[in-house]
Amino acid sequence: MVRTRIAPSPTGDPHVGTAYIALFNYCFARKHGGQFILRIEDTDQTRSASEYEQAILDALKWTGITWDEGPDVGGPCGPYRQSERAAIYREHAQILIDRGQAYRCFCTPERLEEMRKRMVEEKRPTTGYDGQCSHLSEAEVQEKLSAGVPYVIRLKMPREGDSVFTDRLRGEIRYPNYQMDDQVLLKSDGFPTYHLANVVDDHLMGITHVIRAEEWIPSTPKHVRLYEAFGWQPPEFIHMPLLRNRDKSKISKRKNPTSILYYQRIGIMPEVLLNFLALVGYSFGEDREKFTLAELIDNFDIGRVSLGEPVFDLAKLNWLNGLYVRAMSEDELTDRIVGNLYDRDYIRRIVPLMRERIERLDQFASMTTYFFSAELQYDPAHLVPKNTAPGVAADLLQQATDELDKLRTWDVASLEQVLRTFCERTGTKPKILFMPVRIAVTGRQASPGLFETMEVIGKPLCQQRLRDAVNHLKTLAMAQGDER
RNA sequence: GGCCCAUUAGUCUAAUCGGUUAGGACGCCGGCCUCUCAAGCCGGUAGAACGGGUUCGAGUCCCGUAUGGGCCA
Repeated sequence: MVRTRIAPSPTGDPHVGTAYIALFNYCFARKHGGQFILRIEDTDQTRSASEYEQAILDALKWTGITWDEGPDVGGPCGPYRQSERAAIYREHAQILIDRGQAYRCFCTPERLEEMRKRMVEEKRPTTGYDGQCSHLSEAEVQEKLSAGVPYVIRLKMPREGDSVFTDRLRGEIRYPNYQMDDQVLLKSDGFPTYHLANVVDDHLMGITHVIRAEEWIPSTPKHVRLYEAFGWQPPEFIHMPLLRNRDKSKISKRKNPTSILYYQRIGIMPEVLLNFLALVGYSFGEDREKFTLAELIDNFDIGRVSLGEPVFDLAKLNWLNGLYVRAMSEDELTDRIVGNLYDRDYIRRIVPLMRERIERLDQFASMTTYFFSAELQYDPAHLVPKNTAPGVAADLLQQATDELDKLRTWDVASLEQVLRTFCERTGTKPKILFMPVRIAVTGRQASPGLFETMEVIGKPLCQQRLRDAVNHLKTLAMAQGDER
């Protein structure tokens, strides 16, 4: 029985990369009559949040991908949330110690730091852990344990030879062992690292094929070693190419809209998003570009994944969406538009901002266009404050955008705090910053309160508009030969 | 910096067994249609990173270099 999984971390907005990997796992499982599991990897307690978990589940459901087991639907291998499996990981770490495959390491952070420094000075090829605690005698270990010295648990890695594993798409991948150190499996707070949790869960959940992004290739030998240490059969590994920004770097929200919520908001339809993701890095064959999820599953062959560095091309996504729009009945299109645009809850949030600014109801339509359409039309020159060079304005807006990127809660109070603090820190007069931000976000010089407006428009769309504005400013600066 | 992965037009990709005029799509340009704009239809633009080898024959196999990317520090 084929079993695949997706294991997102709830540390941010639902990501297109998650949908991309989920799609391939889902299709592979369905094609082979298997099952697809959703597991939440929330061992990073400081960065995980339950709102994000819910948002990821909702976004994946929206695309049309379904799972057979998961935190919301349950299943025989639960719990499906790693934070609820802490005892399982501790047990398994203990099993490895008992088997002589792992050991307790009592080294202090200070010693590790010193060790690393020394290795760098000596120009050693690797600067990983030196394995000191693996030589501790049983008596020494007991002594430190009873003294209550904090410890981590490390996996014993081989020092010689090569580690080899086979990737279904890439063939044999070989890593020399001398450069791998003894990985931490269990942290001093008793929480597992990614490696341990991932391997233990995949095994206990009966995962047969691990389809994940290529960024995991370097840690795969460690995972294989872990399976061996437990005496388990490793799954088959299939590493997908990473989605890219236009400049070919790994897709990131700083350079490209990555939130599924963004695509939802701008009216990309769920079946189109899936169709598009399948078009990137995969070919349906027969020169077909448009196909349904059911057709994709039927046709699916993991061997047709191409290993290039696929750029996420928004122009082609828009074209594909248009293709679907035109193929749809007028009634269905009407429903889609109403559902997407005239969402009562959304309009209800705009109303408090507009009530004092309109007299007749019809004015609402013309005054709120930027809440509804993704693209804004304005003269980029308006982005430049009086007595300011475009280059300076670009710099300023870029920095403010970076600050906003870090924001986890996108509400009036947080927005105001971030932007005002930024002004104080950089000695910028608020109006020098706020007007360009307003133009960037609304395309207009007059709007309701900036922070209220930004909150309603939402983070992904604001970010994209700010990025566009920075680009406009850079273009202006270049045109004026003003690089600064 | 070390290791690993990758490399067909600006972008996504095809040709999976070595033989094709290197195919399709987005974008861009032009034409037709048309009250405009889209859409549609027709046409055009543009590609094997480089260098060696193996072979009668290499986009395809091997080696090296370069470039891009990822991971670790």
